[in-house]
Amino acid sequence: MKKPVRVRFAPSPTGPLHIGGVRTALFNYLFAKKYNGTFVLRIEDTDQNRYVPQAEKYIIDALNWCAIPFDEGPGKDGDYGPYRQSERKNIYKKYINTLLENDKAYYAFDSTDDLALERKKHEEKGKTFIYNWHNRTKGRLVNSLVLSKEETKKRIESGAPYVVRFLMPEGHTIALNDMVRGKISIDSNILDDKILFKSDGMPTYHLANIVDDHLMEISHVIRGEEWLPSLALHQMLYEAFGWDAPQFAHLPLILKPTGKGKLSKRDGDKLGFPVFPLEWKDENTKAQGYKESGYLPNAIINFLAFLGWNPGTEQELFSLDELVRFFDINQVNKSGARFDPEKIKWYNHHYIQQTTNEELAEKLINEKSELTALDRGYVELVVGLIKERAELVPELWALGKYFFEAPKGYDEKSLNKALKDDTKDLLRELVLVLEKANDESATTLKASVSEWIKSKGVGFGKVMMPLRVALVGSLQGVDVFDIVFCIGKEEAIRRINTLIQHH
RNA sequence: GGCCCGUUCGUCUAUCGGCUAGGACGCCAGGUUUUCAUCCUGGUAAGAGGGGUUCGAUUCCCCUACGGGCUACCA
Repeated sequence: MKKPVRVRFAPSPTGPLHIGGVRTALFNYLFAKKYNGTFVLRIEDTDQNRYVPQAEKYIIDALNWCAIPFDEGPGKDGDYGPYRQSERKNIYKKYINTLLENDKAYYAFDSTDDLALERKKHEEKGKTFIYNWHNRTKGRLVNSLVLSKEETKKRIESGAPYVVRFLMPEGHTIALNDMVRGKISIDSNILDDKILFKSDGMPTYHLANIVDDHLMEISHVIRGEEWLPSLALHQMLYEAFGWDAPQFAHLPLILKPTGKGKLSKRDGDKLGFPVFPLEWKDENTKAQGYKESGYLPNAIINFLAFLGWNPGTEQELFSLDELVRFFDINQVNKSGARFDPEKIKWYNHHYIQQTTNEELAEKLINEKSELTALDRGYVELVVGLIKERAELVPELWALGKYFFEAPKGYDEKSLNKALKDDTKDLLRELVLVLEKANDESATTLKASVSEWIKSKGVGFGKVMMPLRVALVGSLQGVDVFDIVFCIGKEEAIRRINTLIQHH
């Protein structure tokens, strides 16, 4: 019988979740949904020093906003809780003891300074210090392997700080399998006796991770490539416990758009695009978010899905449901992908077109309180006219401002281009034409004005350009007659008269 | 330094031994729009280098170079 699919996203609440984390969460989500499995959120808060209180809420809000919600996690209890590692301390204690009893782990009393010194000494000799069979019982290291049972017991009881280290076996070739990378083999001799239990009574990532994945019956571990070097250790831990290991998949990293290295939390403000799904504020920092910058969740998801994966066809636009259907972990790439802020904008433009005018009008009104009093149908009409020009939601206002208020000034360049000697006379006549024009629709308006222009025998540009400047303030914007129709011919006439006076 | 992973247009990528190397973003040009943008059409541009294996290598193997990750009582 095949085990049900259960995957987890396991961030550490040290700050806002960054876009790479969202991608990891997304791939876990897609994998879970594809196989009717469960997507678990586990908060890995074993580092008390780096803990940031608002971070957990941020992570949850961000996943929900991105539309990749978890099935089990803090606040959504399944049968595997608690889902915060800080609340599972006793569990880890129990399992570390099993390891200790079975001689798979041992106590170590070396101080941080001692170890630093040891590393330095090795370095001076051009060697690398590895805390493992090379020297765990030699040299100056102090642990329960060199101390007598009594001495060890005495030290612990006297309250001396200690850690528990994994006894990495010597001379093993560890064969690993990864769903993305295939077979990997590692020589255990170069692996160190990693600390599993810290002197503050908390487990390290490695221990907590393995114990929880086992207890939570995680079937597939999908995580970032930065964990690949730890995979051998994790495999050895599963063996030490006598547990079946889950299947692993290590995702390629997301790299900076330019320059070197992986995309980091600090890149956002430096490079001028968000790296966080939602805005983040604390005492000393403020970082912009995709949501607040006017990106749509489906654009982010579609873009992120294509960073390291693609369906093998030429289709580039996928809804979340389609992604679930087509996603295949075996088709994930091995190499890191540079983040491209231009392409995510292109996706966003596309998804703005997919968004209904009602929804967009809602967003616009939320941003511009002065629109609240207006007829909603009117705002929707305007949004329908301008949305094809918007890459980001907040651009809607700048793009459609002239539908709501007369221009407060005129663009110099446009003025020079549009205004000729006879413009004033033409505009005066145009006002008369508009007064009599049929304003049932933009089309009827256009018919009336076109007829007049033709009968006048002047070029269209001579009328249309100044008219546009009068209405918009510059040579920009949607079809002139759409504008006249929307704002109404009375308002249009007012704006034309304003320009005549100005001229 | 050590260990691990990777390497196709500027960027994201397709190709699972037969390639005139395909698509998308960007960029450039033309068209539509009597504006600007959208949109449409076209163009630009790639297999890191060297050895093998093979009738044939972008594809398989090795070496070098380059890139990335890890190397904490952080995750």
